[in-house]
Amino acid sequence: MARQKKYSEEEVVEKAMNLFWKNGFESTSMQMLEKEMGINKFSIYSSFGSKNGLFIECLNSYKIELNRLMDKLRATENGAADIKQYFYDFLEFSKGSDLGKGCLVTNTSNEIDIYTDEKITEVLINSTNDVKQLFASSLRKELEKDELIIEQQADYLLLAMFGLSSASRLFTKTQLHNYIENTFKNI
Amino acid sequence: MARQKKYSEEEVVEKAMNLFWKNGFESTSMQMLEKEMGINKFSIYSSFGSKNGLFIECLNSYKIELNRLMDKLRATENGAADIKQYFYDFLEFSKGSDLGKGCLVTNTSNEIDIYTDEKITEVLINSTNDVKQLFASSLRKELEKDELIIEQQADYLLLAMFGLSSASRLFTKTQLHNYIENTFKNI
DNA sequence: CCTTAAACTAAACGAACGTTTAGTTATTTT
DNA sequence: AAAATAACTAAACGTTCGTTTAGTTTAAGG
Repeated sequence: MARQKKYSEEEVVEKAMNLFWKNGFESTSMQMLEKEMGINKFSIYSSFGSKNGLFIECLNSYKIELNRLMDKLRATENGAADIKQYFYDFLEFSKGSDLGKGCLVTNTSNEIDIYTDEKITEVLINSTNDVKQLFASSLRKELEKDELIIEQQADYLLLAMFGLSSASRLFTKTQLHNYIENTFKNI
Repeated sequence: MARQKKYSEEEVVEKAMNLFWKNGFESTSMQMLEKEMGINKFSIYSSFGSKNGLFIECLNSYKIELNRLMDKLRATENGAADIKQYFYDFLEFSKGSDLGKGCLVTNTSNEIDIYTDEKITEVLINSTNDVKQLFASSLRKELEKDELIIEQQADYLLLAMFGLSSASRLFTKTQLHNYIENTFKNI
């Protein structure tokens, strides 16, 4: 062994993640990443291999943060009301300095031409499935209903969450809250 | 006067529009546009000034097409049921070869860093307002209710439409139809 | 203490981007 | 028919992108 790294990979990934979250994948250049992460291009490449490789680490870092929100929902047993709270929690979680930052997974799904990068696509699909399963199991606790209804309501709320996170980058807090309230009127 | 143009600007704009619609603004290169529009870069620049200038023409061309859908809704007087039909009509309108293409306005809102290009932002905002006003006036015909309720329901449906068009690029027809049905249960 | 190897800096890489320019062709008008 | 002018072709422009490479510094192991 020789020299030790001056930086923590975990720390620089989190910085990169926040930059990707705010600006998107394509609009975030290696130059911006160098500055934000505080390390040289060479160090980025030696630690993560490529911009894609770094981005995948960022997606994983994001999922860990998002999982703290999901754990809160997992811990409760009141069905739809808790999912609604999850929607509000998400808005708080994704708050930017002015408009919201959306969800890194959703933003990426909107940006990336699907199936362009196999590994990234896989993370996105898995993450989406996780959220749907979380909604389904939350609904199951409340409803004791036909699995078909559970499936449909979970899918509905999945798309609503997808829409909300996309919309959070453009619409006002009032509009977003109004959207949540109306979404849960009939659940 | 000297030579006449070999191409119709209207025709090449529509071809460009479809390319932007499918691939997004950034991912559509001048090289791709040359090929798809069947004219040289020079001709594109002499007709439209810049990539942004061409794109704005494409947004206008898109709005003309979208207005045909909106006219159908304008012509009816049955409130929410017709708006629901508009949602289904939109899915048909935005159908791609495999997954949907979404809405050019929504796709652009998701892609562009808001307020980066003033002119583009203006078109996006105006277009969004138009849709909201269309929903509001449709609801007004049915409801005879408090303007506040109209406003809230129109905003709710606006965000639902925004979410649907974003989701249409990623989710299945079944999921999208299920989303529409559940959305209108709340109206 | 000296060798060695990994982490560092900084510069350059080729490719692709949007845009411009120089030079040619074609058609209208005088 | 000649002159004029706009549409055309094709090549090159300067930037920026992600990535790589050459050369230097640092510190651990024998």
